[in-house]
Amino acid sequence: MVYSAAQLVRERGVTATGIRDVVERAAAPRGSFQHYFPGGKDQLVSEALLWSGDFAARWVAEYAGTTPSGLFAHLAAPWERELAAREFQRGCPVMAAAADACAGDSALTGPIRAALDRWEDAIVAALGRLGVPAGADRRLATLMLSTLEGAILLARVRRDVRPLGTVVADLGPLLDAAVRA
Amino acid sequence: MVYSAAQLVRERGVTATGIRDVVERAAAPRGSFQHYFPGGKDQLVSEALLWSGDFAARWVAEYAGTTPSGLFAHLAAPWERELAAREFQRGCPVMAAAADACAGDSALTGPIRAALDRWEDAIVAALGRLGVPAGADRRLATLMLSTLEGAILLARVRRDVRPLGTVVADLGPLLDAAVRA
DNA sequence: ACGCTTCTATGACAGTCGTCATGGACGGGG
DNA sequence: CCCCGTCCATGACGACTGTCATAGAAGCGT
Repeated sequence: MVYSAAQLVRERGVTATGIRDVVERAAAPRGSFQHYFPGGKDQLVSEALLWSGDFAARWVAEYAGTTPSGLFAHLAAPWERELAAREFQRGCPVMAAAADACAGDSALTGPIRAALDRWEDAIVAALGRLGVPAGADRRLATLMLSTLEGAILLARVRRDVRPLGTVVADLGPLLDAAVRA
Repeated sequence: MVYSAAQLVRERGVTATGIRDVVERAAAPRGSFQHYFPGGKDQLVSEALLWSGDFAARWVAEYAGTTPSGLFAHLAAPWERELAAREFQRGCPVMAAAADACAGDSALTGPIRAALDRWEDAIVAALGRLGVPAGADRRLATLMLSTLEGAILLARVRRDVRPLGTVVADLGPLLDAAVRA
């Protein structure tokens, strides 16, 4: 159910996804939603966000290569695949949630930040393993994350995966240069 | 009125901004909306998007420096300023619209893409003026745009402008290297 | 004074939203 | 057997949404 919620948020954003859509997509009884999520919609999308963050972190940890540029390519690969396969219907859940539930002090701001942090922490850890010195690892992680998110956005708007390939190719040398620096 | 619509979209996203909110924010009579925008909400946010794209393109053209890294810093500067000044309430309208109106074949997909294209075309033109050879200019523009958009996202989620400073500093050398290459 | 166009005001409409309340099914311990 | 906690089902509520229809105000050339 949180999975269905995550997918719908990725497609349409938080506000545009209704509870009724989620339970229907999950083939779950509507009465169950209120039983398992007494916190209502906020709780549901919060869990979906955190789940997404963990998923992304796990994917980062799975990288078995030896270079930062390879890690970046590893991060971009599933997006390239899925955007093309699903015809650019789904974007990044963190971006979707941030776009329409980040202003003010919504109940979602915490989970959004937490999901992003888990993702970035995983990247920082991976960069450390690859030989990026402490201090540079965090900077490099925000650079990678920024560029990746932006490339996802461009690819989705253009309905063309090339932005992802472009940033992976052009950013690679810069990322690898941080290892020996 | 399209200005007010743009600001509200930047804050809350497309779906979450109601017509009534926009007209109230613009201090305009509600009856006027339907007179000037017979196309309804889609027309209003479309015009807001195109206006935003033109605004961004104009800002790009205003750059008077001589290096790509300087151009990138010039692009990031207003975001750094405004995010901090407005307490991270407003993000990028293109991102907001893409996040919840980009799936399927909404009436907004065209304007979203058009706004982004105007922005990118302006960057490509500016890079050409700075001595970036044709062929590399487009790649560099998507890299700059991706990284900028992503950094805006990170800054907003974190409520901290440092991601913008980080990417400007770290991406600078790579951008300038394209001039003599 | 009149008619006409342009603009404004306001109420109503059908629809959807998130949430809640009530009531029925199921199943294991007293 | 019965009771009771967990789970499912469904209808209703109030508060929205975007859109439309009708009616009034203001300006203006004739």
